[in-house]
Amino acid sequence: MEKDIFDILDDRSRRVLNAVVCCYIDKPDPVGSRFVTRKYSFGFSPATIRNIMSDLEEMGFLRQPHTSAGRVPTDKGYRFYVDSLSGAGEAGRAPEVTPEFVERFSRRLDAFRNDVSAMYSEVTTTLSTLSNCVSIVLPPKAGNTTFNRIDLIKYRGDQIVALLITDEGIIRNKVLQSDPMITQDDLNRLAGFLNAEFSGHTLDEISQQLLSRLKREKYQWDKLVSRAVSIYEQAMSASQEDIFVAGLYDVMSMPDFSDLSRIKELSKAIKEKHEIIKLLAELSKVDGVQVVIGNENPIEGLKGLSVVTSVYKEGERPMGIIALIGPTRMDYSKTIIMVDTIAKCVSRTFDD
Amino acid sequence: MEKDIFDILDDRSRRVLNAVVCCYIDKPDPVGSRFVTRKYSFGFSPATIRNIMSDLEEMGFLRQPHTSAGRVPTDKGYRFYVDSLSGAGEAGRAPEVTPEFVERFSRRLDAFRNDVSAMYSEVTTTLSTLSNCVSIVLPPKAGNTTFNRIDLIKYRGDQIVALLITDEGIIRNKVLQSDPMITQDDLNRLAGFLNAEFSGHTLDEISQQLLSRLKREKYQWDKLVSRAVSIYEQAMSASQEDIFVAGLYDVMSMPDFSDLSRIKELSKAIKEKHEIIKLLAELSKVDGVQVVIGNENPIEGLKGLSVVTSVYKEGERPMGIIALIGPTRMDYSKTIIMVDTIAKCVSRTFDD
DNA sequence: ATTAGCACTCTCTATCAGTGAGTGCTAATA
DNA sequence: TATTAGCACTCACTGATAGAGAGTGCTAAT
Repeated sequence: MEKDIFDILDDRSRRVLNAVVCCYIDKPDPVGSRFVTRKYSFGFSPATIRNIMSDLEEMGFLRQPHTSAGRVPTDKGYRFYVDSLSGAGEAGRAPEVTPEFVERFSRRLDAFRNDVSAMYSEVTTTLSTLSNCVSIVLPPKAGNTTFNRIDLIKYRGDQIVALLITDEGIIRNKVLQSDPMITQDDLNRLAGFLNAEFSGHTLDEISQQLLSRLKREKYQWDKLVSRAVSIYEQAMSASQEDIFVAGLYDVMSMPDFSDLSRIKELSKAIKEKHEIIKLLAELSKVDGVQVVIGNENPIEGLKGLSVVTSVYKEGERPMGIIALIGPTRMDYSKTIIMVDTIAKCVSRTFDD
Repeated sequence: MEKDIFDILDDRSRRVLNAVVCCYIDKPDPVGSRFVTRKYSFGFSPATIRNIMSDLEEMGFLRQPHTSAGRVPTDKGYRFYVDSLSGAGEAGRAPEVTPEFVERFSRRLDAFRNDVSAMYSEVTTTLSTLSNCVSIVLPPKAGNTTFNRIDLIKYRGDQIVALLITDEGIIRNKVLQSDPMITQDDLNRLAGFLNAEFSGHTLDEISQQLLSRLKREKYQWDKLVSRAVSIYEQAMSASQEDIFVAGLYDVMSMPDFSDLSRIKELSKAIKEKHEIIKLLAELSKVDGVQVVIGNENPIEGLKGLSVVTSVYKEGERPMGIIALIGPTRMDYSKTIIMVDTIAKCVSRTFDD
């Protein structure tokens, strides 16, 4: 499929197409043939460029907002541009991402090593400030994290506090209702039991296999086991996935969002975040940087926008995904490098 | 001061002023004399109303966007309207806030009794959906909450998890670096010591008095004490106040925000939340509903907007504050009732 | 195959007149 | 004296019109 596109277009057309996309990304006015010849010295006259652009339009890479206006890239045009970007060395662009910046940012992240939430907030605000896009971090799926230990603490009256710690450092605490007669000693016994049974397993394994096995097996009627299981299930209930979002303010300074309705759509999509979560979860199955352009996007309110993502990992294991959402006209070469770099920084932070 | 205003205006002027404010809140078009006479049967001709409106303008309650347009309330006009609102019984307005709604909402909050954060999120989303304003909850100042107990759990290597529980149910956990040789037994001793010393005191008392006394007094050189103090201080460090915000999307549907620049200003103020936090902290010193109108507002980006707040309490003790931020043209009678009602619901939830 | 030339198209801006809602003022009225 | 009817006036808004400017497609020449 991608090969096809490269075959269809000869070298000259490709260069013109990329030039048009670059110009348009640079300034959101339709790009005319004259302008292209002046900015890039192709050695052709505007008329020739016009013919090429006309062909590109027929093939669906460009379109005219109206007769007698310059051309604007279509989603397909952007797609071609992005694909040819990853081929060529796109270094030189994205001057914000200097080695010094990476160094400084990595050190800043280190400070958050004991507080992942704060780290994700830091990542989103930094990314959105630099890119003028909305940035999102999808934290690791809780189910994929590894049970380290649970502690149960008697609080007041019939309440107990459950503290769940995973190997990834993700910590979850919750107040539970329980039998008022239960003592701290009882709780210690229950926690001890759970720790012995579950330690080293992922939360998904626990909820899908271990729990049901425990319920099934011989000590089904054992009071301790049934109590422990019930408490664990309470502690894990209602764990909705959440995302970290920032940059709605920053994205408003992009000229593409000069009308309120687009901002409104985007805000709505963010507010009803489940669709975005679903999309990002899907994207996080693939390694490396991914770009979803305009209508390739399955979410209604996000059509007309593009998403650039990169997975961050602990060692080899993918943990979550970092995303930038912005206009299809975004500076892909810049955002791609940014998301990629930042994701690597995050991965590195998890690694030491 | 307030008395003055009521003295300056005779009954007729007051009624006209309130009519103009009501009309304008209803529909954001300048209100003409004719329109007022038709909508309200004052028994006067438009000419008379014109004279009255002219006086009101001279006194600064109304202004004209341009000659030959109707009148629009000034901040002072809104102020008068709001003040006279709290006098009269404003029942009948705010049809959203039925007893059934309150009942249903209270029950919903009950479900969140063990998870305050989730409750605050629920409050903000509900409020902003109903009011089309941005809604904010300022949680209780950590310093005012009462130490219940701390638990220290050995995690991996040199890390320990500190779990701090307060009487209000606010729970704080943090991963700390510590001496790798320390054992769980040591940690239990340290926690036991802290619990014995601090239980029942507010976090402010602890940090302002108890800690320094501990450091000063005879067992200054005791290893256990110094270790315990150091761990407590680590656990409490960097506790920045945070707020719960929702409704940026909802507020965009108000016609007052049809231009992007105002939304941008508001987003910016929210993004740089410290000023808002400062304002709300100030407002939360006063009991009951408060209304800050337009330029009365000290925050630059919030001038031109109004803030309606109400404190929520546990028993008699004020905990935090609930706020709505919207255009000065907001429906005050509605938002006031809403904020007031919701704050009472929250207080009630804390009480049982 | 490329290019110069030219007529054409379409947006954008400015200008202008007409409309309508609303005002302020004045003189008449209760 | 307070109220009102009448009237001239103001100003935003709308729609039509014209001119400028940028860009195109097509054709004929190179």
